[in-house]
Order: sequence, then C-alpha cells, then structure tokens
Amino acid sequence: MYQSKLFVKTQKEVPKEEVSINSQLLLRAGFIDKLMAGVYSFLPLGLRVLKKIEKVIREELEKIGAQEILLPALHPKENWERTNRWGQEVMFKLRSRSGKELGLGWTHEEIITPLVKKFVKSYRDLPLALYQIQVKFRDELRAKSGLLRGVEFIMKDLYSFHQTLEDLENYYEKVKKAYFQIFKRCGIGKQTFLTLASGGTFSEYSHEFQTLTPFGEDFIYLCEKCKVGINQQIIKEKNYRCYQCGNEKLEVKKAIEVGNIFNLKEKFARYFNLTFKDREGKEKFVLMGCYGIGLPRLMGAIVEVNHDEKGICWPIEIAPFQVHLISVREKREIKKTAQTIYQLLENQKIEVLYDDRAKSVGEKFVDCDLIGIPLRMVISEKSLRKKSVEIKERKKKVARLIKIKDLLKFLKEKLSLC
RNA sequence: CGGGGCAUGGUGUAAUGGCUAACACGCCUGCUUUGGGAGCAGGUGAGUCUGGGUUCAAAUCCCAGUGCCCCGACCA
Repeated sequence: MYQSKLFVKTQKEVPKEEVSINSQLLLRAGFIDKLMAGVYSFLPLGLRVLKKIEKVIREELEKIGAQEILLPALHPKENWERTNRWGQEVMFKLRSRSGKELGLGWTHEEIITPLVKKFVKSYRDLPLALYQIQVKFRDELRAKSGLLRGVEFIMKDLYSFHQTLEDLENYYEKVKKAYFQIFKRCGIGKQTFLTLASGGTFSEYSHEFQTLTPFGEDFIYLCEKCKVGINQQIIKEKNYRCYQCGNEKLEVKKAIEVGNIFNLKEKFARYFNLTFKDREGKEKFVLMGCYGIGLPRLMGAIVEVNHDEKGICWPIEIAPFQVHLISVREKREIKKTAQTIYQLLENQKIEVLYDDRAKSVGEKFVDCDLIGIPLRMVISEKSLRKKSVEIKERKKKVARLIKIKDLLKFLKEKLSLC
C-alpha cells in the first residue's frame, strides 16, 4: 500500500477532551474516527487491525471446534419476553412502521437458543459450539475512554451446548485456554488475568479476563501468587480472599474486561425448552455456556498496553502492516530502489506500507512511530552505499543494516518469529 | 442516573462587555528542500454549539437546552 494513497492522514493534535491513551493514539494515527460518544468508524488502518484480531480469534476458536455463524442484530420482542429481559435498560428499542416492537441485540442467547432448538434433538447432535463476530448495541449511560466502552461495537460471542455438566465444564476450561492464547497473540498476555466476577442476569458467577490499564473501568483484587483476580463487585458482597489459595493480601488494580465467560447451565434451555433425548430416550435440558470478547475494546486495551511516548507499538500478529518502508531522499536512484524493494515484498505477500509521500524525513519518522508498524525499513544513500537497507524494530532503540540480498530471508525469519 | 468541567475556522489555542474575532498547525499556489513534525512568498478558511434574555453594544454577563469529557453509580 502506498501511503500517499492511504485514506486519512495523521494529526498532530487531538481534541482536548480525549484523555485515554487508546483514543488519543488511535485518533491521531488515523485508525478510527468518532461519530458520537461510544460510536466509532474504523478507517483503513483500524479496520486492518480489527480484521487481524478477528483472524486470531477465528483460528483459536476453530481449534476448539467452534463453527462460525452470523445472527441478526434486529430482534423481535417475543424472544426477550420469554426470558424476562425485554425490560433490560441496555436494550435499544424501536418500532416498525406496522407497529411491531423490536430491539437491537446486546447479546444473543435469546436468538441462538431457539435456533439451536430447531436442529438439536438427540444426544447425537451434542456437543455443539457456535460463534459469531457481529455488531452489538448497548444503551450505556456513560460511554467512555475511547474504544473501551462503546454503545455500538463488534463482539465475538460463542455459545456452547452440552449433554452433561462435566462436558460443559471441560469445554469452559478449553475456552479459558483459547482465550489466553488469543490475548497472548494480541500482545496483552502478560497483563491479562482471569478474574472471578458476578454473573449478572446469566449465572451466579462468571469469569472475566481483565487487562491491567489505568483507563480501565473495573477494580480487580489480584492475588500475586495465583495470578488470578476477583472483581470488586464480588469483593463488596462476599469476602476479601483469593478464591484459590485463600490469600488475604490482594492487590487492587485498575483493569479493563476484555473477555467474559459464563456457565449458563440449564438457564436458557429452560426458557426455550431446549431439550435432547439421551441414550435411554430420556428428555433432558441442554446445558449451555456463553463466552464473549469485545473487539474494539480489545483493540483499545492492546494500545493501552503496547505504546510509548511516540505512539503505538503493534504486536506483529495484529499490526495493520508488517513493514513500514521509508525512502530518505527523493533522488531517482533511491526512489527506484525503494520501489523495487516494495514490489519484491508485495510479491512475497509481506504486508508493506510504503511512505512515498513528498514529505520531510522527520515527518515520515514521526508518523511511522505514531502508526506503530513493527518493522521500519529505511532506504537511504548511506545504506545503499553498503548495498543494504536499514531495519529498526518499533520497540527497539537501534537500527541495523541488512544486505539487500539477504533481505527476504531476514524478514521471513523475523516475521515468523514475532 | 447523581456530581463536576468544557464548547471560538478542519485541529490546538487567544481575544477588559467596545476597532474588520487574533495566532499556530493544516489546506491551496509557486520556488527551494529531504536522517527526526523543513524554509520563503502569496493565498484559503470561523462570526464564536442552539434558543431566549440583559445592554447603546455580547465570543465575553444571565437563563434554558444540546453535545463532549471526567468522577461516581450501573455493567449483560
């Protein structure tokens, strides 16, 4: 991609009311645009990151046997009356011209349970895991902190269906592992902790995946020993101990919930009479689990964790591009070499953003640091004299020269390692 | 939903109740420039969130509304 053709330029300044790191950097670097509080557009750079995150999630969920579907965002009132959740204040409600009452989906148990009921009749049809990556609407009283709490946002929601509690609990553990794998690949593994939380209208307890960041909206009580946390909501009503080791010395940290998983058991199966016949021909309720990840929030959390004073430092797997190519002088020879290398990388399917703009080098470097692509490749008179290009990793201070003839080999190793 | 703050060209800011609302960045034209947001010259762009009020006179004071941000509550 030629940077001169890229939609949206970087900005030096950002509206002063934007305080959170993720919104400042993502707005300045041109990844997103704000339409209103809690509602954002994703621009080419931002969408590329979002798609990369989706890819990571899909890969990890396919590994645990989940199948992707896509459910509607527009829901009829009846499904929500079944579960007594039509009254939930987070639901945006509207009316069709003919007077039909509709709601915009903020979660999908009410839709997927009757869907699954149409097809699951026997123990032979179980277990089953279905997920979607789709838009959710939540009428939040207070959208906040850029991408961290939106009113409209993309969510991955997974639902699993089981014959026995044991099978459900096994799958629940599998999802935990898959989630940690997802967060690790997204570059927030070290800052993300499993946290015991309330189950809301779903279940008694749930587990959250909380990423430590000063702009988070939750306080979690962290046990240093077990590396697990307890949400403040639970601490308030129960006790102050680690639920694993009993440790009473818990550290309070601000964090953002990037994932939440629930053991629903029979709850929704009962509402919709979702049953199956077991081997003995006995009718039983299907047991369910549900598992969510908010994608924009995850993206925001990634920025909160991976940045420095100059800009974003994207982890390689979810970076909008792998290489940021910059030519220092507009001399014909240098431009020509840069163009050749650009084509070479494109042909090798290496994702490269080529800064071909007629800008000063300083400006290109500043934008490069702000945008945060993992590898910066500079082509200059200096490097060409040594038949080399200069490569600097975004997170490192120093650059190194790589011979042009070794370039592809070097990049392939580097990119697969990261 | 309770509390607090803010609202002026595209962006960031300035402007004792009083002159044609100023400056920087951006953007456009031309020339020059290219290792860390380059230089010169010329140009473009707002009537100050909306509605009312006070006043000879309002960006500025008062009232209401709206929007945005922050703290709290809520949080599936």
